[in-house]
Amino acid sequence: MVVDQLRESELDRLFQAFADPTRRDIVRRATVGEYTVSGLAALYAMSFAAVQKHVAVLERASLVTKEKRGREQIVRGNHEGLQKARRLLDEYEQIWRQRAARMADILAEG
Amino acid sequence: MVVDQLRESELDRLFQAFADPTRRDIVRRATVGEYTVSGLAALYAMSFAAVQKHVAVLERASLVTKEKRGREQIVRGNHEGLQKARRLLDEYEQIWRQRAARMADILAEG
DNA sequence: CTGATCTACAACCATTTGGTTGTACGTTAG
DNA sequence: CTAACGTACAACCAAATGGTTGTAGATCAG
Repeated sequence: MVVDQLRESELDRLFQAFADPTRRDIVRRATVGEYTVSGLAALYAMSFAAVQKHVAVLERASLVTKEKRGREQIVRGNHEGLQKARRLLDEYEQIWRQRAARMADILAEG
Repeated sequence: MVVDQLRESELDRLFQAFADPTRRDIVRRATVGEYTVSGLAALYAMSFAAVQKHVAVLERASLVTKEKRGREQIVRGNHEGLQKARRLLDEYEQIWRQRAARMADILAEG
């Protein structure tokens, strides 16, 4: 069927990005405020490079953006990725509602 | 901090489960109708065992349920997992709205 | 009863993931 | 200018992931 190959891998990256507690925390924080990469790194019990990788994963998933400011890199939440993830889950919710509606129909005519 | 360790790994499993196109497709189909494991397996260009594993991942994430019927196993969509995933993304959306509200406040008093 | 079917699960393999350390390079502070 | 800082990236490693084949136990059909 090959249903929208591009969107599929985009969704893979999105949900993969959400599937890690450190990354979810980074998204939260970077949405509330502004953080440098090392500012974020200071928050977790892992190396700077590990956090840097997490940020890179989030950036590829459009869940954060990075903006260079002098020698620092400012990390901010990016609404775009979140919206896309929510849109998919909304589709699934819609499928559930249609299913419920069909059940109701069957009961009504039965 | 150890914020709700249980829920965290539950969310890991949930989003990890969504991070694969075959699994997303299985959830869709199993929500619309009923499928046996081999009925699902027939739909994809991979082995029965591979599909079986995907179903197991979805089951652990509460995105589908399995019910034994004779020698068959009926796979159905499970609303529970979807709801939990949606609830998390709604939290994140809420954070965005709060952020937007704060921005508006700053502009208003400025 | 016997053979085909459906499922489960183990063992294996290649690739990806999530972490590490080390090196290099631009930028800022003193 | 020089030292410290912030970042990027490569190389490496262990564990997890996504796939395979093969074996075995239930259950159903003829």
